[in-house]
Amino acid sequence: MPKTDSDLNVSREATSLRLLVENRLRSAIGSGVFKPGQRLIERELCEQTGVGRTSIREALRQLEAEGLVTTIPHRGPIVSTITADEAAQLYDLRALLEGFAGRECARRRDPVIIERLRTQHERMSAVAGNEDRSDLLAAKTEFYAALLEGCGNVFVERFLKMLLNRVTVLRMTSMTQPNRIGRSLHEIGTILTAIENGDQDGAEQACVQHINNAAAIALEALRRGET
Amino acid sequence: MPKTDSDLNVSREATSLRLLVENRLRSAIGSGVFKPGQRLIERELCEQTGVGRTSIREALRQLEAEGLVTTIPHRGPIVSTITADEAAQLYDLRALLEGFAGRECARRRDPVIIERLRTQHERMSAVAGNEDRSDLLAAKTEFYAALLEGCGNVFVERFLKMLLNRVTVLRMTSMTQPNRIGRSLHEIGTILTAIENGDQDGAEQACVQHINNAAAIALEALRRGET
DNA sequence: ACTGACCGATTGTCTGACAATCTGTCAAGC
DNA sequence: GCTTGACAGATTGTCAGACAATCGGTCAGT
Repeated sequence: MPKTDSDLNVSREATSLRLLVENRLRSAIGSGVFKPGQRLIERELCEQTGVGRTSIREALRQLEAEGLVTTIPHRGPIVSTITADEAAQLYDLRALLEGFAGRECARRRDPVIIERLRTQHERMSAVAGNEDRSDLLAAKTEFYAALLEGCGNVFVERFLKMLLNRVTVLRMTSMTQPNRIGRSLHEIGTILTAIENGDQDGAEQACVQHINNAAAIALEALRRGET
Repeated sequence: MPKTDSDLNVSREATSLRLLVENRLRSAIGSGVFKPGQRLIERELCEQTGVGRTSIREALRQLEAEGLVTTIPHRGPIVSTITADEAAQLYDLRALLEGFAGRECARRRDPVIIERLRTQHERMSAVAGNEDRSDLLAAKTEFYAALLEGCGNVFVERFLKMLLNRVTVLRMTSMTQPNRIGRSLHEIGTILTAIENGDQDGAEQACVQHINNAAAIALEALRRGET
């Protein structure tokens, strides 16, 4: 959504190889191509990506710092696993941060952000019935992205992005996609309305509530599947 | 503080070079040996540390992920600078997280943690009058470490550690060490008491208040020094 | 004063190499 | 049969050397 079309962003395709690899791996992990606990062997990654070990290793360091992979000394990196306990902690923190983000969005009431939130909410409603969930997921992701940016705190934004990556992996371990769509959509509508109205407490609570509901289901599934 | 002496920790000196370098650099930045904005040239670091470029680069990637250094493409890493605006955001988030930690400590009331908090508080009182501030700083650091561990949330712990590293750098840019010691000590006492009493709201508020006070002074100094 | 070509510095990346370390196996010993 | 110890294979951790790409500044030319 370029504000004006004097948008001369050349989008810098020429990012470093390291970053490309990093993003590739991140999405591979996020989409479940690499499953939690799976070993990631450097040489294999080299072959699969066609880049040297240097770039692979540096990308892995980055992912390690984000917590997406865990490196076992002299054994190599594996896709991070997460215990039910840690997952609960993850959701606790996410609720805290997202509540903060919601509150700040409501306080700032940036019209650009609100417009983006509204657009994505409508988009979600439109595709909610589709068999294929990918559109819904994409819209939801965009909604969150707008929420994070809207909070105006780069640290919150960065941390929440990390947490979201981890949550995505979690979803992979326990394919939690029950028919919660309707209620989820409604909750997001509540968030949106509160932000539009500048209702800070309401926005915060709605965000927290939304995460807590999601957490309850995810954790339930996780415990059932693992323990 | 080994609980029992059946503590068979062999303390694993044999960490990887990369980690050693990483910690070295982190503390060099934290202690102001490397100043914000300063370039960190790989070859120089190689000479200074005596390790190869591989290890240096991987360590830098880690620090970059933590936000301590910023890499400019084809120019190399510099010690991250921070604007007054970002500093305010940093403190906002820190207040949020530390408030959470305080609340959780008060809720859990882990006797081991409380003991550690108490010890450090007393230690702080004892050395508060010293000319040399390093003891005081060390005790304060330990107090925070106990608080973070006590909250029982690994994610909060990790994120707060990152933020604290950044704050330390901030202190370097603006040597903010006014005679706030007395009040600071009192605030920490308030936190401790609330936690001991299991007063969750009180602990949270005390933590938030403490950070906000620190933030006000730091930001004041920062704005005066930069703008 | 502006333009543009040139040059040194530095990163980004690859290759090949080697020691250190982990894991699993398999035979020897109780 | 079960434990112990030794051995081999796999993989990482680290280094050195190399080279193209790119950035920043200089300096001559207009």
